[in-house]
Amino acid sequence: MKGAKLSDVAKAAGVSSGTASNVFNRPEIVSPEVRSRVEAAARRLGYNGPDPKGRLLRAGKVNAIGVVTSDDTADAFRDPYTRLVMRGIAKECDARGAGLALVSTKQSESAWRIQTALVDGFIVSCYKVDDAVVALAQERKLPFVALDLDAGPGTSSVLIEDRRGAALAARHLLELGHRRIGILALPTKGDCHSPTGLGRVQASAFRFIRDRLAGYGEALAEHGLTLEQAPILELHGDAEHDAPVIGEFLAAHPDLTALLAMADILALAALDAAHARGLRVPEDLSLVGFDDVAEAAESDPPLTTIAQPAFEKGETAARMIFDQGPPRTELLPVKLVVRETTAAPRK
Amino acid sequence: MKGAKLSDVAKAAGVSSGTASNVFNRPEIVSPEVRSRVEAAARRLGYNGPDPKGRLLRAGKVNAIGVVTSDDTADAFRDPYTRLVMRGIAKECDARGAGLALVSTKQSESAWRIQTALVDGFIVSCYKVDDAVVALAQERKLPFVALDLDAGPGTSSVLIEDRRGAALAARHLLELGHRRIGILALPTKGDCHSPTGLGRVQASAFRFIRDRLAGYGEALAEHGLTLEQAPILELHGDAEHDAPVIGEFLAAHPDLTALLAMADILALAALDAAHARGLRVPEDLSLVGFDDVAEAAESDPPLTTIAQPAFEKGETAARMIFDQGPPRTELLPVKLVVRETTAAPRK
DNA sequence: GGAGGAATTTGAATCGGTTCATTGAATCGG
DNA sequence: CCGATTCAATGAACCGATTCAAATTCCTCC
Repeated sequence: MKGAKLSDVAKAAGVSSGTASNVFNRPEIVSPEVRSRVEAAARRLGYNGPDPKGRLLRAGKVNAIGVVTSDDTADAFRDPYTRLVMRGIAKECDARGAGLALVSTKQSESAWRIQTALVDGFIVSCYKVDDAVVALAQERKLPFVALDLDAGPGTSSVLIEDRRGAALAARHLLELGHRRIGILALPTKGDCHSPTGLGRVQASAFRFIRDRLAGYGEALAEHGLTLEQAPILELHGDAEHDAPVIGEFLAAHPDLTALLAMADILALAALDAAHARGLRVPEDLSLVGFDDVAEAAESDPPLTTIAQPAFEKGETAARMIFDQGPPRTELLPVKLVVRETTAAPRK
Repeated sequence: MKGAKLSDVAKAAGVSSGTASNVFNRPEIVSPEVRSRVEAAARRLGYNGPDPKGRLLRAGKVNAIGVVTSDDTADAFRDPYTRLVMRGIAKECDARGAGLALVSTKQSESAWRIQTALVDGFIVSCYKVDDAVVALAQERKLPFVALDLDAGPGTSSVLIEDRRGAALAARHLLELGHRRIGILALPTKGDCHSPTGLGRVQASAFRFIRDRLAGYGEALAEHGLTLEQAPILELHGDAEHDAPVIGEFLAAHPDLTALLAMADILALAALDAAHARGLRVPEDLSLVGFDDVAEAAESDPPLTTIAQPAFEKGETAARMIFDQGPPRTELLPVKLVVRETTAAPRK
């Protein structure tokens, strides 16, 4: 009771399956008379061209690349940073005529999803993704690129100057005269968010978090300070959830004059929290983000932040998948963008 | 020189291919002794489990649904409305453990892409997508759901009360006392944007545009006005591009006291344009959007708009694909959300 | 009329697994 | 000790196409 297949059409038209296949794939090499006979048969049987499933097996190429993101696929459409990366990937896929498949890593069945995803290559975007997932993806032996995470020798990755960027951010505050600076960290593990401690962040599962923290530390050291002196708070990365927590943090540390955020979403949440507490930014509290997402330029006041080329990151990663060169690591530059959330500390 | 396949592993382990298959798919039914022998062989040959390509053909299910969006895949990560819909779809896919594939309709090869996409079903999101594409997708004979567009009898679709929503928007302005109202329209065709005329919009390729226009007209009629009296402007839907055009439009029609926008992005662009021209909103110009995207609540001032359940729209569409019921049409409700971009007209 | 060559067509092999009806062996109850 | 079950393993059929060497047909031209 299923639909007709190519061989049915061939039989109905009285030709071999090879010829029928040609009618659909290289119509120019089959005689007009035969072609129209086959086409008529196809129409009669309600056959609309070869099933991609069959072709795939033979051809071996899916013509799509898979992006494994956080455990919640919807994040790819919500988180500003991820969206920027995705746009870069999407642009390159469009250019190559390839599809884009999102594969989630929902705990329950991440293994299965990754093992069975129909893709020609994987881009693993680190944020919230852990090593087990990466290993799984690598086992597929498909072209593989890691974002923001060096996945061991022999695999390609695209990184940014996390440490330098963080140092830039901290140095900016220090040069303005700040000495009591707090740090807002992204989730250090898949889960996250318990009574934060410096050690926990330093031991984060994510390289970029460790690097950014180290960058902060580096700049602090230049001014005779240490990370131990900087109160640190680990957050979810979800504005609604985070703002109140930051509020409490500010209440607990009234001496802070500035906050270093490991991501713009955290800085923007901090901006809300500060306003909610009646603090003026930057007069009472300076804020530096990281990423330079679109929203950073449009907040009130606009956010001072470290710009990273997220869009290009996506593009580069996709290109590495398509171009299939030997494994290499690409390091993208960052820069400080001074807007209006930073100023000299209050007296 | 290619990787080992299941039958190689089976041979190496001295078992039948069927047994080898079971080791990977239903390990519990194969004896421990044989299982470990097969696993050892697999490891020795560097075999990491069955290739999904092979499985697919047999199983027939890809376990992913395809979303055909505009010609630019990156739009799915940029446009606020589309993102909301995508999030709804993504959520449902996650819940069902299915993948999500974006298939673009880039002019050059849209046909090929749609015909060969490896998916179990299609959701076609109308905005900027034309009929040819829809027809192509339907030919695949896969579960199919159209968004914002009734694709003929026998196909499922999810719609919203476009006409009623538009009428609500217009009525709101009229009741505030506005009489000189301009209309901002979305692209009426794949291309768009020429010297706009009412007729062109009324003949739009997209049902939801025609309906929204009709809704405006309906409300105008209640107050003794007609669409002919309302200046109309067709836009791209790209803030940067649109704002200046709206500026010129406002300059050309200085008597307008309000603007009805068919989408929030247009209204937000209008907000920028108004500010750029030194017009105060809502004192000098009232604005009503459509969609109620996240940004609408956060603009300055917050946008009065027609809320539509875009997230649920995505969810519903995905659910229809998965649940495979008979074709049906779901109509989702809209409502007026009054914020701060509307007020009585200036005297 | 027939050789030579071009244009078509054929059909079997292949892609990499999964499934299921059978078969063979081991276990169990009486 | 025998027949009835249960448990494992087998291997051929199948999923739906593409490919390519070989066979056939059709022309052209001497």
